[in-house]
Amino acid sequence: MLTNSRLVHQAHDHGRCINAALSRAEALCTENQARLTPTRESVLRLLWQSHQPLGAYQLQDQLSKQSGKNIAPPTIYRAIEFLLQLGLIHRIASLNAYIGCPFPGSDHSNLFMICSDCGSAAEVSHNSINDLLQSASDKANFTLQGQSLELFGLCPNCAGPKIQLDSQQSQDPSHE
Amino acid sequence: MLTNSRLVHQAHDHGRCINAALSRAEALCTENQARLTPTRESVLRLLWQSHQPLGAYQLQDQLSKQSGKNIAPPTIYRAIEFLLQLGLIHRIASLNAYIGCPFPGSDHSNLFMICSDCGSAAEVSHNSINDLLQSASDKANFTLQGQSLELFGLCPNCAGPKIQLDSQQSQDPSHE
DNA sequence: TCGCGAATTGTTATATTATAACGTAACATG
DNA sequence: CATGTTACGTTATAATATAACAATTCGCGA
Ligand SMILES: [Zn+2]
Ligand SMILES: [Zn+2]
Ligand SMILES: [Zn+2]
Ligand SMILES: [Zn+2]
Repeated sequence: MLTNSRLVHQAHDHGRCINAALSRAEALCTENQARLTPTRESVLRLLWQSHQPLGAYQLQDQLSKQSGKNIAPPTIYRAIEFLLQLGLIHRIASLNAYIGCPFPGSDHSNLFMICSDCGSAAEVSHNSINDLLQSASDKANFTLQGQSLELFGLCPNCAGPKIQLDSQQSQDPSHE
Repeated sequence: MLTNSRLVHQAHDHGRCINAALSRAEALCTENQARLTPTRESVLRLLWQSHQPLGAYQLQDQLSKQSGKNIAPPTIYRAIEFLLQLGLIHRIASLNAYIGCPFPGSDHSNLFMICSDCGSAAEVSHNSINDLLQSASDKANFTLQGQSLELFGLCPNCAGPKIQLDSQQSQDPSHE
C-alpha cells in the first residue's frame, strides 16, 4: 500500500516533498528522453507548493506573476498535458484541478481522498482495492484500462479532535 | 451487489428501463414532496433514452428540438440539479455528463464502468468495494462523505468476441 | 559553425461547460 | 382573490479547455 496521507496532514518539511518530486521528475524525463523545460518545471513546482490541487487558471495566474509576463492558457495546458503523460501529475476530474503524483512511475490506483474543508488531496494506492476493482470488472466482462477514484470527506485536521467548531478553518496551516 | 451492467450491454426492451425509471422518479418525488415537472421529466427521459451519459448541452439541443422553442442552459442545469439532489441521476465528472441512476433511493457506491469505445456507462454497487473504501478511509483518519468512482475500459460488446477489428464500432446498436 | 528538421512556445481566437442576476409565471393554500 | 413559494424565462458572463498558425529554440549532422 502506497500513500502520502500521513504526510499530507501533518506538519512536515515540505521542501523535501518538492525536492523529491523534482528529482523523480528529472529521472523520469531522462528515462523517457523528454525535456523538463522551464515552463514544465515551474508548473510542476507550483503543483507541489501545497498538497491541494490547483486549477489551470490558478496555475496561469501564479506563473504569470512569477515570470512577469502574461502566460496564455495553451502554455499551461501544454505543460499539464506533458506532465500528465509522464504520470508526474494527476487530474482530479471532480475539481477540474491538478496535483502532483507522489509515486510516479510505479503502478498505482489513482485514488484520492479529498477534504471538502481545506481542499487537501492525499493519494492512496491500495492493492486490495485494485484487485477488487479488477475482479468486479472481470465479473462484468469489462476490460479495465484506467480509473478515476475520488473520495470526498474530511481530512484528519479538519474533522477535528476539535469536532468542527463551526466550519472555521481549524487546520494547521503548516506549509502554504 | 447491485448492477445494471448485464442489461446495459445486452439487447433488451429498453422501454422497460425508461418506464421503470419514471415510476421510481414519481415515487421518490411524492416521498420527498417534490414536483416532477414537465421539464424535469423530459430531462430524465432524455437521460434514459440510452445507457450513455449525455452532456448538458446535448440535453439542451434535444429538449429544444422536442419542444420547438429554444431552451436556455439555466433551464437544463436546474433540472439536472433537481434530479441530482433526489439521486435520480448521477454526474460523471470525467465526462462532464449525466446519466440516470438505476437504483435511486437505495444506498450505493456510485461506481461506473465507462466504455471508451461506445460510451456506455454501467453502474455497479459492490458492498465489498464500499467496505474496503470505508476501511481505507478509517485507516487514514479520513471521514468519508461521498465518492466518485469511474472505471474506463471496454464493455463486453466493444471488447468483442471479435477481438477489436480496429477501433471500428462493432457493438450492437440495440436501442438508440 | 552552419543549417535543417523536430520540438517547444507565443499568440489570437474560439469552443465547451456552468452560473449569476433578475424578472415573470405557475402553483398551492387559506 | 391574496399571498408566499416554487419553478421557469432571459440575458449576460464566468470558468475551463482547445484549435490554428506563427515564431522560436533545440538537437544534431553536414
Ligand atoms: Zn509536503
Ligand atoms: Zn482538510
Ligand atoms: Zn435499457
Ligand atoms: Zn462499449
